[in-house]
Amino acid sequence: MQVTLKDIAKACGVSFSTVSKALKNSPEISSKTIEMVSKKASEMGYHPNAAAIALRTNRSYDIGVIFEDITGSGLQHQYFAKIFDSINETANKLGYDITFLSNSGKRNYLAQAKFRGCDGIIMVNSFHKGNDVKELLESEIPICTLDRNLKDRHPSVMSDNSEGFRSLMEYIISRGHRKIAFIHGEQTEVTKMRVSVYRSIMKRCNGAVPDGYVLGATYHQPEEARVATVKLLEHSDRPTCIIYPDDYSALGGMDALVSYGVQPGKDISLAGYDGIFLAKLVTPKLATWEQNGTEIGRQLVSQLVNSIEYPETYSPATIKVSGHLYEGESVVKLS
Amino acid sequence: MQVTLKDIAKACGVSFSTVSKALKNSPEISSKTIEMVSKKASEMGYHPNAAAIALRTNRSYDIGVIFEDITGSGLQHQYFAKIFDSINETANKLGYDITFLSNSGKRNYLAQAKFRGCDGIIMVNSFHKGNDVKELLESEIPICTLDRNLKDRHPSVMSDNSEGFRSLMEYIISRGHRKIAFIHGEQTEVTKMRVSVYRSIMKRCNGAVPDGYVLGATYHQPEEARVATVKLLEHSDRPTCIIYPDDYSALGGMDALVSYGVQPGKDISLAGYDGIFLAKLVTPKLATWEQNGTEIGRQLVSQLVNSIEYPETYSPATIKVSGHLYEGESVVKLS
DNA sequence: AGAATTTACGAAAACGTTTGCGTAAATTTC
DNA sequence: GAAATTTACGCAAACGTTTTCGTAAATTCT
Repeated sequence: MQVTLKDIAKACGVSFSTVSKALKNSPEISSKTIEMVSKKASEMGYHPNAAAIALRTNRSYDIGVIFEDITGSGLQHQYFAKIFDSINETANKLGYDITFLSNSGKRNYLAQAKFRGCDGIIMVNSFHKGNDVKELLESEIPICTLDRNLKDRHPSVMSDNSEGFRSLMEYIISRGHRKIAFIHGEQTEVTKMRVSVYRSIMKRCNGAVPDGYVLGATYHQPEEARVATVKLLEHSDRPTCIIYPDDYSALGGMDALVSYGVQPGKDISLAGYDGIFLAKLVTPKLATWEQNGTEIGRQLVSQLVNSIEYPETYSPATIKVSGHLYEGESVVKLS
Repeated sequence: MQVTLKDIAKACGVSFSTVSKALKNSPEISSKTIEMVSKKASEMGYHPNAAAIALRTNRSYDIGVIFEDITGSGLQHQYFAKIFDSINETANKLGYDITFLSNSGKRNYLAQAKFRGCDGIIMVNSFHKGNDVKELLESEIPICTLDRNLKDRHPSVMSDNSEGFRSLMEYIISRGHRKIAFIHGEQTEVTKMRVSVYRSIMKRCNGAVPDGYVLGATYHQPEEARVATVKLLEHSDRPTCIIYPDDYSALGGMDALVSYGVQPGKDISLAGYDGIFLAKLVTPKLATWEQNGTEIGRQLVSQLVNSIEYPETYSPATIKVSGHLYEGESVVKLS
């Protein structure tokens, strides 16, 4: 059924170990033989057997990917989908496949990774502190994380959260806004950092943060954003601009504004974060910070693969990937 | 490094084949031994080695997934992301992992599937006729397809395209519309079917399809929808309602309408297809046919797994998965 | 109690590779 | 032209399993 080295060997009249070497262009084998073997191999439709290779070499060329799915939205969030697409494409180019790791089945992350013999693991959006994640981080498997810095232990890729958020705020301020409210996502490292950037900039520009201007919601949950938006609309000192945790939330907020009879991009300003596809398709176009998901995915893979393939010389890097401001039309210029 | 059957055997004072059998609760092994071995195994942190199992049994418990990526949007389309999430979850529950197959690397689909030893393949949105796909369909690997019926050869899952589209149109007609234009996607089986449903319903209700009411665009390309929308707005007999190939396109169209000074959901009506998350978040809420991506993913996997695990008794099924109408607010009631 | 059967386990082959080592033949060296 | 070296290849072990078959010991049967 499957064409193996033995079959080729028989057809070529050489030993199967010669075939093996020939197919990897070993210098031990004469070019004449290499040519003959290669030709015969492709004629016969030979494909190497990944399982056999993995068993023998202890290398699976398989990368486990964890998309921590706190909201249940998973890949349905376009930002993550973009990262994933990029991860997959980059990995493929480097000769790796990717396998989704989950802890919902009978095996947890580590068990699944060991079972499959993953050469390494990419952790995206995995801010939680569960035992399964801890276990993984302490294992000997190479890991690369997004937005979670593990310094000397593992490489990581950081999106430019601090700079991005700062730029977004500065843009809003440059448009004349001072009464800026911030609806943030659940408490993560990134969230804390954003809140602190928000507070420091507000202090500088406005003197203080008015009570009730900082509201908590959940990333990618437009419904919560909607509720928070209404609260802000009813605030005694209504803000002129609202910053949302992300674009999906902003779209929810936008809808709430309209329902409330307040016209976004005219009566009130708003901004999102992430730069999803649709930010440019709604009216008004949504001001947002476009994250570079493609580059993030690419870096995640290449850092990981480096640490896999050159374990002795690789030293864990922290790569920062920059996004850029998309102004849209949703932040009104105040005179 | 890795704990193997041998290690457990040594620790238990039995042979490693006994350990193997014990861990699968073989009736050959006494319950006393089974208990001891199981305990020791978990103590020692034993994980089976997928590569070894695959090599020996010729079963990888790995399902290859092909998302034919004609637009380059891939998983970034929420409808597909939802299907993928569901595929992954269902597969995990059944003990399978999934691997993305691509034809962009050095291996084509078939080669990659054989290399990884995929037990089966799920093909989503793969309407094109490339040699790589043909090769695959003719191979002996079990396959399950979405919206591509291969009758006696392979199982397939069909979304209710015909019924869904018909229901959507009937809803529009029930709201009093007769001048309905249709922007369709690129020529696929599904597209052809929709066009023919459109024509037959239009003939019945309107007597005929006005020239220029059927325009071609591309799925998930809002820009093309925008162009087509403008054409329709400039039509001498402007339609009262526009049906788009999908929700993303509809959102593009909606934006074009606004730019043109025509208010969607008031001056003109429109409808999408797929039922993405955001259809409910825009103003006006977009009328659409919500596909049941979760059920589609679930069926794709379970049909495939059935055909893998019971090859002798399984007969290829064609499963139809139904969606439902989401009315939204974008179709005006004409008096 | 002896024969027949069942129970519980071990030995070993096989899956398809990679790779270290051994070795004839070919080539180079003096 | 003999010795030394290089070239080109084959042998065999190993990776971690599953599974068939063989067989002592324990149990059941008469």
